[in-house]
Amino acid sequence: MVVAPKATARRAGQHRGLNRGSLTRELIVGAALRILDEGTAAGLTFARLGKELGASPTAVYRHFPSRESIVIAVADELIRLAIEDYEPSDVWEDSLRDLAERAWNTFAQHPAAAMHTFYRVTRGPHEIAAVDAILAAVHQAGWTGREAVLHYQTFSTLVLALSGSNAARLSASLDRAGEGPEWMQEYLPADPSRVPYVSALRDDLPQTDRRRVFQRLVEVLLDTMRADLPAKS
Amino acid sequence: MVVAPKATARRAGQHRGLNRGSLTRELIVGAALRILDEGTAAGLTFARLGKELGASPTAVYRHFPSRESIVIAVADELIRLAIEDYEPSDVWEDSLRDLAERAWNTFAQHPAAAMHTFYRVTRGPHEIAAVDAILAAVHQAGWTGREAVLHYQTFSTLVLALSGSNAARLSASLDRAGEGPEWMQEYLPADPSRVPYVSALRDDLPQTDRRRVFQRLVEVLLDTMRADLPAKS
DNA sequence: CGGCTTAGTCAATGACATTCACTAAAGTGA
DNA sequence: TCACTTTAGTGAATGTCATTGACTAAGCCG
Repeated sequence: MVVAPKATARRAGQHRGLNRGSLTRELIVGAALRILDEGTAAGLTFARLGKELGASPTAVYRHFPSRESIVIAVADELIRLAIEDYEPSDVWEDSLRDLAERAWNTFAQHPAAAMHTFYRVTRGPHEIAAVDAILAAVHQAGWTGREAVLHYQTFSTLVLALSGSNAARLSASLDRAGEGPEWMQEYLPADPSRVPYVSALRDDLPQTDRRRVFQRLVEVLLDTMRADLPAKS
Repeated sequence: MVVAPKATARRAGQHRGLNRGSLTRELIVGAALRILDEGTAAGLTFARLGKELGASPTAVYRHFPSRESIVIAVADELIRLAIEDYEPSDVWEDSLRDLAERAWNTFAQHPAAAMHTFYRVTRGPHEIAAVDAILAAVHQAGWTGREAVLHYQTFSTLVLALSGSNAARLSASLDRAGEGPEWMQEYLPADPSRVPYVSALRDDLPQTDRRRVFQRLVEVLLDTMRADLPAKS
C-alpha cells in the first residue's frame, strides 16, 4: 500500500477534472494531516479534504473506504514522523529517552491528529517498526522473552498515554482559543473550606509544565528499570 | 446548578408532551452516561437523548447550550462517581493508591464517556474535590507549597493519562467488536527481518494486562515519592 | 484500434446539531 | 381566585456531514 504509483500525470494542484493518477494514499494522508494541524480537531471533513487536494470530496473514497480508515492512516504517518531518522544509541537508556522525546514532540506538533490516533492500533509498518525499536533497546539492556515484553509494555504505555493526553489537552485548548477566560485562575469553587488544599495553593496549581512532568516520569521509570536490570552475562 | 428543583411533577418516563419540571441537568447527564455506556462512542446524539428521556430532542437545549456542554457535565459526573464514598487512609500511599484505582475502575466501567472527557477541565465541583483529595494525601506525606503541587501534578497526570488511554482503547475495541479479526495475531508485517524483535516475540506481544501495567507504574511512582520524602518535622 | 477497468465526478440520501417561533404549564402578585 | 409573566417542551426548518450509486472518460491490454 505504501508503494508509490507510476506517477504518470501528477499535475500538482488542478482545480477541475483531475487526471487519473492524481490522488494517492500518501497525498491524501498528507492533506489530512495538514488540515488537522491547521485548526479544530473536527475540521477533517471530506469537503475540506477535497478542497485541499483540488479534487471532488468523494474522490477520496477511491483510496480509503471511510473517514475512519483515513484517521488510521494518519496514525501510522504520525508514527513514521516520530521515528524518522531515529538512530539507536549505544546506551539503552538514551535510546528509550530519545524515543520518548520523539513521541512527545511529534504528538505536540500535531495535537489534533495525535488525539484522534494515539490510542489506536494501526497495524501499519511504522507502528511495528516503533515497537521493534523499543524492544531492541530493552534487549540491549539485557532483558529477553516475557520480561522484555513486560518492560516494552510499561514503557510504551507510559509514553503513549502521556504524550497522547498532552496532545488531547493541547488540541482542546486550541479549539476553544478565544472563548471564556482560560481555566488558569478560575479554579475557585463555591466553598473554600470544603477544599482547603486547593484554596491554599490556588496560585501555584495552575502552573503546569506538562513536558517537565513527562520527563520526570520517564526518568522515574528508567531509574526503576535500571535497578531491576538482570545480572550481566 | 446542582441543586435539585422542586420536583413538582416528575412523572417518570412519559412519551408525549412532558410537563414543565420533567427535565433536569441531573436527569440529562444520567441519560447521557447511560447512552454512552450502552454502545458506540458516537452514540450520544440529541435524538437518542430525547428518546432516552421520553422528550423532544430539542428539549435538552433548555438545560445545556450545546452537545459539548453535556459532555463536560458527564466528565464531572464521572469524577463524582470515582470519588464517591472515598475515605482517606491514615497511610498516604494507601490514599493515593485508592484514588488511582478508583479513577481506573470508573473509567473502565464507562469507557466511551471517559474517552471523551478524561482530558477536559470541567471546573466542576467534583473535579476540584478530587484535586483536593490528592493534595490532602500529598500534604499528609509531608510536602507543602510548590513541592506538593509538583507531586500532585505528577500523580494526577500519570493516573489520568493511563486510565483515560485505557478507556479510549476499551471504547475503540467495543466499537469495532465484530469486525475483522482482533489485532492479536495479525501483528506480522511484510518483512520479518526488518523487525527481528517483534518477530521473535510475536506470541508474547499480544498479551497485555493493561491494569497490571497501570498498577506497576503507580507503584513505581509511589516508591520514588517515598524515597524523596522530606525530612520529618 | 476496440474494449475493459477504474479514478474522479455528480447528485441524492439520511443522520446530525442547532435555531426559532409557538404554546401552555408553573409561578407571582393582588 | 385570577390575570400576567416566565420559560420548558415542541415541531419545523436549516445547513453540515459521511456515505452511496450511477456516470464518464482516462489509461491499460490485447
